[in-house]
Amino acid sequence: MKPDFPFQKVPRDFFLFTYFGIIIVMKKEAIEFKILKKSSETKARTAVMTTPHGDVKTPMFMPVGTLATVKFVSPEELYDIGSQFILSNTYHCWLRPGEKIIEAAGGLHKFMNYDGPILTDSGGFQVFSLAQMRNIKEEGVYFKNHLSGDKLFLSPEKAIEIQNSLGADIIMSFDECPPFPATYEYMKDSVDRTLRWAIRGKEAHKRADQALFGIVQGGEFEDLREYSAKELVKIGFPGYAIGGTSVGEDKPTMYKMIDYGIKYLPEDKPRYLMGVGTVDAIFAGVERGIDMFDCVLPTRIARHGTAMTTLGNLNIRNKKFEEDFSTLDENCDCYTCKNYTKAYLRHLIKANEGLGMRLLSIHNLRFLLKLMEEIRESINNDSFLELKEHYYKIYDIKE
RNA sequence: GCGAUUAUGGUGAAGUGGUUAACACGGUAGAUUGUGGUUCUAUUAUGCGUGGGUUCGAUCCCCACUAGUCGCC
Repeated sequence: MKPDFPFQKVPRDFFLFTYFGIIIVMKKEAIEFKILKKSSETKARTAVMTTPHGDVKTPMFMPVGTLATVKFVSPEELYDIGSQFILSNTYHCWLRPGEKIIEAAGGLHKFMNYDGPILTDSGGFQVFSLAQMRNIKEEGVYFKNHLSGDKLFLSPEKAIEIQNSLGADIIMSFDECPPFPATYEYMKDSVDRTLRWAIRGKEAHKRADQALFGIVQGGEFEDLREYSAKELVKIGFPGYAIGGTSVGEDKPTMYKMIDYGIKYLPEDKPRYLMGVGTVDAIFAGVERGIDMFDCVLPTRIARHGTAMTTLGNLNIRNKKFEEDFSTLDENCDCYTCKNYTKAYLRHLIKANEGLGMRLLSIHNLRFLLKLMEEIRESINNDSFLELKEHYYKIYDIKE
């Protein structure tokens, strides 16, 4: 049973609820993280994360639902394919419909009729990825609305305030996601600023039923990643993300970015690798002790006709599937694979039909979620490396 | 039957007496990482209705034929 929160302002790190009319105050985090098994082969681990909207198993993959929806996929379908967590976005929900509308609806969960745990990204990445004009200052970021061109301002406090209104289970610090490559001098300033923003965000955070995560930055610079991680830990968060990856760097560089920071993060807190969702990077991340992933890739490439399968990626648009009436992936148990043929999916995607995008989105998400199930099982069975080797072979991935 | 007019790839079409025939759609293939349902990249006519002629050289100029469109009887 989810407790109600009678007061807006609750001292952070304290948990308030009423019990037979008496207000009980408890020191408690919004989430708890309990490690179940540590891999004997690697730094991988399995755990259970308790959230206000239920328990989830890690390592996990979180489908992305930027605009309070995983594009084309309903909440019921998300439950069906084994999705545990979804990611939504501060910046996008702020612009439309507006966080106050969502708050008035009873928060994101009620608004979108999704009862599982939700994480909201802070908007820091959108400043990097969407804004043509951005002016990064100590107080925050001035930039243009990518829809209308209006001038906007987002600060650490504002990002937290919006996220408090949205009401996700996990919310993120407002960070700067610097471009790759960036100079050492730029990165040093950026990391420092992001750390100051993390402190300000933590001060501004008002809801004890939401866990605020910090974000490690520092680009590909070892000492900056170390510094960023250590300073964040001093500030203290219930979970830590690794940001600034998948911004154009190559895989070995990405893995270094993880390695440089993760060793300074506490073992007993969840680690979240932001924006990563290729098969190889998921294995590489899990191997290094990552617990959470999110990525737009499976749903985006689905809309453009690429299916992720147990036999590798497959472009359903290809002519060779014109008369192929077999199932997409015979090792998959999803709705799409149980009911539709490649030829039909090809037709739908080529005709730009929404159903095609929907069916491939469901499939790709199921593929990744099932992959995560297999990964958790392999960690528990101490056969993680064997599983990794299996998939690296299929996907023709070199270390 | 007579006159006018047009003929360029799968489609709609630009274009010029002189190396590789514009562009768009479509086709084929690839990309996509804290969302681009509308994106990006590459590739796609050894040939300009058919046959002659003029010319150093013709898809372009000339003639005939064929086919379409419009008009007249």
